[in-house]
Amino acid sequence: MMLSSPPSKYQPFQQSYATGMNNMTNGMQPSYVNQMNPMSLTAAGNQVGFNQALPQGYGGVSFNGMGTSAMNGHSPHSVQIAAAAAAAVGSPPMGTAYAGMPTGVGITPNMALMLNRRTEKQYRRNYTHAKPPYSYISLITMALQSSPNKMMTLSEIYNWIMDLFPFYRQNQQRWQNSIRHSLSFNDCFVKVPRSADKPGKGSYWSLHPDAGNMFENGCYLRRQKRFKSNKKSKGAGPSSDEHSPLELVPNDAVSPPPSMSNPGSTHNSPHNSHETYADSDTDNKSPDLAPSTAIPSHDQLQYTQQHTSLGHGMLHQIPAPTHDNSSANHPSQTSNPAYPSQADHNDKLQHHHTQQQSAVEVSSPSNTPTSENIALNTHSLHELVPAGDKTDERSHHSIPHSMNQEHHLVGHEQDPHHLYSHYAQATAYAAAVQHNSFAAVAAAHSFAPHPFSISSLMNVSDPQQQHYQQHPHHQSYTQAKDLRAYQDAVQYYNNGMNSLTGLMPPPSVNDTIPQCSIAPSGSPVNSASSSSVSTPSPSSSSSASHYSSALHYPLHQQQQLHIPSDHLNHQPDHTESAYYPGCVPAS
DNA sequence: AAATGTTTACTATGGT
DNA sequence: ACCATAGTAAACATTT
Repeated sequence: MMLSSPPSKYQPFQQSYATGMNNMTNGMQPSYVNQMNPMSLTAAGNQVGFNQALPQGYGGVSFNGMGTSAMNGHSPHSVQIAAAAAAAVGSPPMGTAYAGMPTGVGITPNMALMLNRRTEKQYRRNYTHAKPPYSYISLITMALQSSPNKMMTLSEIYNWIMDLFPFYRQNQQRWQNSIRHSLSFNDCFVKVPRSADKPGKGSYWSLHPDAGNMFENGCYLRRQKRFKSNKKSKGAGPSSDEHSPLELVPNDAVSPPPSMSNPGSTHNSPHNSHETYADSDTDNKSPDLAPSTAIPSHDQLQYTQQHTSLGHGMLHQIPAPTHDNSSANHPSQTSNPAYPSQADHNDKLQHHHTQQQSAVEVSSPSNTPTSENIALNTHSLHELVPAGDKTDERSHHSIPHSMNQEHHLVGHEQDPHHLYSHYAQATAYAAAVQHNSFAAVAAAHSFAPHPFSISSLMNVSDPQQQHYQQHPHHQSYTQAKDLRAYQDAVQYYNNGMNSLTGLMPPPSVNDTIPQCSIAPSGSPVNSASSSSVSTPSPSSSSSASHYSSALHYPLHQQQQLHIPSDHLNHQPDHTESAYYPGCVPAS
C-alpha cells in the first residue's frame, strides 16, 4: 500500500453544499444553521443527537452549564458529573456502544442525579460533532507535525483530521476544499515533491521551516500573524505571489543571502529567516517551482540548489520516501534514511542556505522521531522560530541585522515542549484517544500554553489555584479561575475520546473523571511530559511513536462500526461551535 | 474521471 | 474604521 494515497476510511459525504445554503448573517455566507439533513431527524432512535441542534437556545442545554446561566456555581463535583454525563450521554456518532442506549446506563448515582436534572432536556448535543476549536491552518499544522517526517500528502491530512475529529467526517467536500485552499494559500505550507520511485498523486506537504510555531500565542483559532514567505515573486508582478494586494512585502525584503553561515540554526528571530529566504525563493507554491530533479538515493540526500524559472530552487528539497510506508508510519522502526526527520530537514535547509549553488550530500542519521527523542531534535527546531508574534514584515526589516543575528533563545523559545507543542499535542492527543486516557489528553494539552490546556485553565502557577487543586472540594474552588473553561475542556476531551474510542465503555466515574476534573496537581494531568505522553497507559506497549502517524491509528473499532446515515449526512450547525471554548458562536 | 493544486472573490471576525 | 486573518465557494488547471 502506498503511503501517499491511503484509501479514506471515511465515506465522503458529498454534500451538495452549493444548494443548501442559507444565511448566517447577511445572506451571502453559507451557514450550517438550520441546515439539517432530513435523515438526521429520522433514524436516531433514542439517541437524541447533535443533529437536532437548535439554532437558538443551544447555550442552555450543555451538560455542564456552559451556558451563561451556569457559568458559576459549579462545584468540582459537578464537573465530574458533567464530564461523566457527557461521556455517558454524549451519543457518539459512530454507532458506539452508547448509540441508542438509554441515558443512565452504567452511571453512578452522582451521574444519575445530574442526569435526572437534565434528562428532560434530552441532551441533544453530540459534542463529538461539534466543530473543534482549531482553524484549518492549525489542523494542518498539527497534522504535519504529528507526522514523523513532518510531511503528509493531502489525503493523509484529510484522514488525520477525520481521525481525530469526527466533525470533519461530514461535509468533506466543504472543508477539504478549504484545506486545499489553506495549503495553497498560506506560505507556511510548502509542497515537497515525490521521489521518482514513489509515484502517486499529489505532493507531500510540509511546514515552511520559518513558519515556526505560528500558534505560540496558544490560540489555535487564529495565528498572531500570518506567515509570509519573502520569496521573490515569480516572474513579473512584484506581488504576484501575494494573495492580497494589501499584503505587501517591502521591496527590501528581497535581500542578499544572509551573511551568517547558519541563518536558521540558532537564531530565534524570524527576521533573519525572512531575509534568508527572501532571496532564495523558498516558496514552492509557484507552479514554476517544479519538482526537484535531485532525488536522493536511499542512503544519502543530495541537496542541490534548484534553479527554476525563478532562479532559485525549492526550499524543501526533501526527498519523498523511497520505501514503502513502513518507515513513515511506524516510526518506532529505524528511520528511513530517505525519509528524513525534521532535524534532518532543518539541517539540510542550513546547507541549502549556506552552500547554495552546490550540491550537498548529507548522510541521514538514523533518527526515530518518537517522543523519546523529541528533546534530541529540539536543537534543530530552534530554527523554527516563532513567526506569529513579531513577523510583521513592515517592521522587522528595520531591525538591525546585528540584532537579527543574535543567537540566543529567550523565554518559551527555549522550551522544547513549546517548540514541539503541536507535535506533542497531536501525538499525545492521539495517544490518549487510543487509550481512552483522559490524563494523557490533558497532559498533551499541558505542553504548551494552550488556552484549553489544563495548566492554562487551572493556572497552576497561581498559588491560589494550587490551593484549589490540592483541595479541590474547597468551597472556593468554584471561584477558581477559568473553571468554566476548564469544564469545557473536560467536556471537550471526554467527548473527543468517546468519539474516537468507539466501543470503549463509558469511563468510570471513579476512574478517569475525577482525575481529569480536579486533579491537575499531582495527577497525571500535571505530570505532562514526554514520558507521560508516550506512555499514556501502562498496558500500552506503544509509545508516542505509535501514534505519530494518525493515519495509522488502529481505528478498527470505528471501522467496524456501522455509521448511521443520519450521522454521515449530518449538517453541522454553526451553533455547535459555541460548545467549544474559544469557538466562535453563531451570530 | 477523479484527485490535487491554484487562484479569485467574498464574507465574517478579531485586533488595533 | 481599518486591517489582517480565516472560512467558504467556485472556477480553473494540473496530475495521475
